[in-house]
Parts: sequence; C-alpha cells; structure tokens
Amino acid sequence: MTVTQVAKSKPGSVPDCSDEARQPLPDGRDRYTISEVAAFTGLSAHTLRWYERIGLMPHVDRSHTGQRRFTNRDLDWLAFVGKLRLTGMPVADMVRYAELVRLGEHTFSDRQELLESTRRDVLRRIGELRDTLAVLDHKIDTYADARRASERA
Amino acid sequence: MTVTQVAKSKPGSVPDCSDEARQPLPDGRDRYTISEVAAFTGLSAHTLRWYERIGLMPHVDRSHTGQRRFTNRDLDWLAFVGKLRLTGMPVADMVRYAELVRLGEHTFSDRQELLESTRRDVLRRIGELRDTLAVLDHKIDTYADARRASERA
DNA sequence: GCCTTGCCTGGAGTGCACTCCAGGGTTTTA
DNA sequence: TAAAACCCTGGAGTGCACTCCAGGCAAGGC
Repeated sequence: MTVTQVAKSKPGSVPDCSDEARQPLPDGRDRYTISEVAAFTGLSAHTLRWYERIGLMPHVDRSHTGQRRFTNRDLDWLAFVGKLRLTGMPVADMVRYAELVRLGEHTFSDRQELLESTRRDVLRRIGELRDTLAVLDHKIDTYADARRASERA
Repeated sequence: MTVTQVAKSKPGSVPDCSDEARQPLPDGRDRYTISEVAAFTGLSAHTLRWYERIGLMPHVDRSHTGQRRFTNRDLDWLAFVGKLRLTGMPVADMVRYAELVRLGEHTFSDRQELLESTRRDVLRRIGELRDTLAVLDHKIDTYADARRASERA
C-alpha cells in the first residue's frame, strides 16, 4: 500500500496535531494497517506501537499473521488521546485514564473527576495564553511604532 | 537572608509558572541575589544559571566577589521569557530572540516577525484548547448522565 | 523464485529542558 | 570567630516522549 511515513512535527515544541497532510479515512472499512493509521492520525508507526506497549491503547486486534489491524473504535480513541495530549497532560496520566476505562463502568466517577481536573487545567492555560497574547500585542505594537518613526525620519 | 529554595513545579507537565508561593519584589532595590530571583520568578537557581549559560539572559552583573546581582531589567526580561515559555516556544527560539535584542535596533523587523509568528501560534493553540474543552465537556456530561441514571435505578 | 515493501519485537538511542553534584569560596547570623 | 547558609563553576545525570535499530517474518509484483 505504501503510505508515506508520517511527517514528523518538529520535536521540540508542544505537540502539534494540526499537521498538513492528514489523510482522510479509507471509507467504510473497519480494519486499518498501522501505516494507514499513522497517515490518518499524524502519529508515527513507532509511536502507535509504543502507545500500545505502555498501555495507552486497548490491545489492538491482529491479522492471522500477527500484524496490527486497527478499528474505527481505535481511531476514535486515538483522536481523544490527541485531544488530551493537546492539553499537555503527561502520558502517564493518560495511561491512568486508559486503565480506568479498562476496569469498566464502576470507574465512571474517577474518570469524571480526572476529566474535570483536566478541564480546569485547560481553562487555566487558555487564560495564560490570553495574557501572553496581550503582552505579545503590546511588544509588537512597540516595534511597529519604532519602525514607523524611523521611516518618517 | 535565606529565601527557601524554589517550589519546583512538577517536572512532567507543561511549564506552569503559576506557582503558589511567588514572593513579592523586595521593594525599591535594584540588585537581587540569585535566590531572591528564584523565589520571585518561580525558576530554580540552577535554571537561572543555565539560562545565562545558553545565552537566554543578557550577561548578568556581578558583585566584586563574582556573585550574580540581578537588576529590575533582568526581572522584566525573565517575566517576558516566562510568557514566551507559556506559548510552548522552544528555548532555542527564545535564545534566538535574545540574540536579536543584543544585536540592537536594526533587528526590530526580525523581532517583530518572530513575535507575530508566535502570536499566530498562540491563537492556534487557544483554538485547539477550546476544541478540546468542548470534547471534555461532552465526555464529562456523558459520565454525569450515566451516574445519574444508575443512581435512579 | 526473488525482490521490494511492509510489518513484527525488544531494546537502545535522541533531544529537550532542566536538575544535581563535587569541590570550593563568601556572607550572614549567633 | 565559628557555624550555617549561600553562591560559584564545569560537567554529569534525569525524566519525558518519542525515535530508531537489528534481525527477522510475510505478502504482492514480475
């Protein structure tokens, strides 16, 4: 099939997840190879295997020869994990959430709490970013003013 | 003087910068020891030295015996760096900005560009976080509904 | 049949942003 | 004037989240 291996988002900065070349879902099916999922999610195949190893994925189905076959449910889960990743939640905490899901319905309240605390973090971070935006705008204005002044001179 | 060494923000997650015990500025002075600055900024003394080593700080003034003496200007700079850090900007890029500042006024347009691109990143991240918030709210509602239903049963 | 491409595993390596250590000098407090 | 607390440097160590490697199996095209 040959789907070109994922465009790596520059490794330094905060996880990106808005990569250009996100492939559309190969329609109607429910069994995807690892490279298809990589192309769709923007994660590398390495990362997908690693997610499974550390327990961040429910164990993925295999073909009769042992190759991974991801389902639409897996893709939904990965999309949600992507959102959590955007919040800056550490992978260990996501694994904890995944464990709660595995444990079944009696962990609903724990999961709810975890998500609510995440929600609070997100609100705080949005606030911080807004403050930062104000500072940036102020500094940008300063530079723009200075340049206008020097052009007039 | 003995200012207790900085409360380290949990190392895993995204930089925090909203630590509880931020000390107020020791008023009116213009020469602060490294531990005073650490208490004030929430950065560790190690990190402050490291910032200087990698060129993220203009070279800091010294006492006659070689100990660092930070000024109010340094504190302003650190506050700004803190904002940039919140955007998720890699340290290497901040160093680049610091270099531009060192190079003088003819780098105004470069600096402005750099800040504008950062500004765009911040806007994008705010958008992502808002999307994430919607997903979280939806999931939290799901759990809350499920729990209400099971209580009624 | 053979070549290319894709996938598998366990484990080692990488890059970033700190964080700590050893071994020593300095300043403040009692 | 001691003890305690603080600060210095260069370099090594840490934790996180990947990222890559070696060595090998499997499937499709020619």
